Amino acid sequence: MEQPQYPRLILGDCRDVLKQLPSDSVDLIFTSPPYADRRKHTYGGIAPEEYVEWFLPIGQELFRVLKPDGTFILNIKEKAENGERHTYVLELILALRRQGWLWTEEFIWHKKNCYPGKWPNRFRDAWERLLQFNKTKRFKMFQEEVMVPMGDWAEKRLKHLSATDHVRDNSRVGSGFGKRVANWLYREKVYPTNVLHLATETKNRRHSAVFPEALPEWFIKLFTREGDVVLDPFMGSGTTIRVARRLNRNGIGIELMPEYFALAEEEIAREMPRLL
Amino acid sequence: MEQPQYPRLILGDCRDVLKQLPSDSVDLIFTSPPYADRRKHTYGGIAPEEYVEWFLPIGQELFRVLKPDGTFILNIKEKAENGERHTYVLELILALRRQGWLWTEEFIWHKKNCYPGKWPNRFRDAWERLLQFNKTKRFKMFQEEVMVPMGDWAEKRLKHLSATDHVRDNSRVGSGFGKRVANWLYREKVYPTNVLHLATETKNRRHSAVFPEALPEWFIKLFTREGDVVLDPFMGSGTTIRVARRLNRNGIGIELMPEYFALAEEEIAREMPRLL
DNA sequence: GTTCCGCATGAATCGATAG
DNA sequence: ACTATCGATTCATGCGGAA
Repeated sequence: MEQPQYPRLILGDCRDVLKQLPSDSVDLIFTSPPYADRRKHTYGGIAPEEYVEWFLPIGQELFRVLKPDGTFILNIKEKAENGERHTYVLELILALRRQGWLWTEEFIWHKKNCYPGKWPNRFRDAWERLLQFNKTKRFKMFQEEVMVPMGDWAEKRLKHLSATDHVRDNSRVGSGFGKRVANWLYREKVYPTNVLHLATETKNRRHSAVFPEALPEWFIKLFTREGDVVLDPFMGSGTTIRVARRLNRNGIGIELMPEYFALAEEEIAREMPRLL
Repeated sequence: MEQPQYPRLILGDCRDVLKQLPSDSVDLIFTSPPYADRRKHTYGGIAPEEYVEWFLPIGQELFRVLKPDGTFILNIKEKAENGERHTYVLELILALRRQGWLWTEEFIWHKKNCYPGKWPNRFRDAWERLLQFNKTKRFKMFQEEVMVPMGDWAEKRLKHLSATDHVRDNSRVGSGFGKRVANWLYREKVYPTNVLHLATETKNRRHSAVFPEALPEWFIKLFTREGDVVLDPFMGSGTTIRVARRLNRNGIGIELMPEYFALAEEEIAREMPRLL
């Protein structure tokens, strides 16, 4: 039986592997790179002082392979060390901009069940950054795909349309007066904000930094359509690629560590029995 | 009758006024400076490119007046313009560190009722930064003072603390604040995280940028004890100073605009009838 | 007295239009 | 080309009057 072309899983250092991918070929890059000095025993353990320098060549390649209307989402959070937050993430944002990236937005992932612990000088860290970068200002975005249920205030509000609704609408010149009202009448969903509320995944114990599937899912729905290409240069155990496949997107995953690569292959094979 | 020493309200530019305050005399600085190019019609309207340069002299004076074990909380959020987020807040953090400040933590204020609107390239902005800076690693912190009942603490507890009931009922002012906390004593309590869920204040019509009282309250309780000195160099309509007074802290507020200064004086006088 | 409901109002941001 | 101003879009909240 012929192997399907996607998902493509590649074992190797993304600094090398990315060079083999064609330019302007990826619709969405969603990744969570190894954090500085975290997971020292598994990855190389990049020192915070060297983090920007280490990441920039990768950023350059990601810029090359991304389509002009594609999006790059970087999930990262600086650690606290010796009583202070490191600044390498701030410096990375500034450096990526110098590289040509547009820093379009910073989403907040609020981790509802964050890591437990107690320290004398700080509380538990319950959020991470999801930095959005783009090559151009005209990128693809499908906002309707991630709309959320409206608050219950809506029921009351929409029973009777108030006078000001009409007044405000009147200021609009020409046609379309009744249109917007009709939109609201059967509307049950609203657009989300740039704050995401998701619980962290607890079931995967074999990879040390697993984010919930809902996280890549949200961004894949928002920035790609079916058949689009989704790249994760730090695949880990393959969450992003697995979600992409389920959503009928074409995933490309790169992973340096053989253990994680094997794990990702295994998980994906389990969902795609024909591959076996 | 003798005038009480606090709260002290000072009309003027904090770049000048701060020079009159003694060194190492303030326990907590909580402030929300004018954001770049926002409120242009009221404040000067600092251009994003000049923001860091404008703020640094103020940061220097704040560093001087703060006690070694004191804390500086800066509420700020960069705006999006022409499809991209500005970077002046990131640059300000780096510049303040060069000035000697320790960047201890970044709290997230999740604004439940954020500004509405729809754009093709972004969602509504529902969060702001609360940057914590310190002079030394051994700062005061009273974590037990902000413990919250298990479960959905933000909705149930903080919402009610911002009620205007406190303002209207003068006889209760001063004692009412602590009582509500007692309600929770027999419940199981946990330490909060670095994400705060609060709605913005919508009832104040006379100042355009009022944060909810629960916001300064949380940090005042966390970083000061009764009798401590709380400084707000950009007082606005006086929310921080008013909350400080109710919590029996000694407030110092500085405000440049005469209209806001008068408003702050008025609000505080209403809560302190003996001053009249 | 409770609950219900009408209503104004935002630390917003973009695209178009005007100078 | 570049800046200043304006209109359009959108939704959670709390107050206050009504049922």
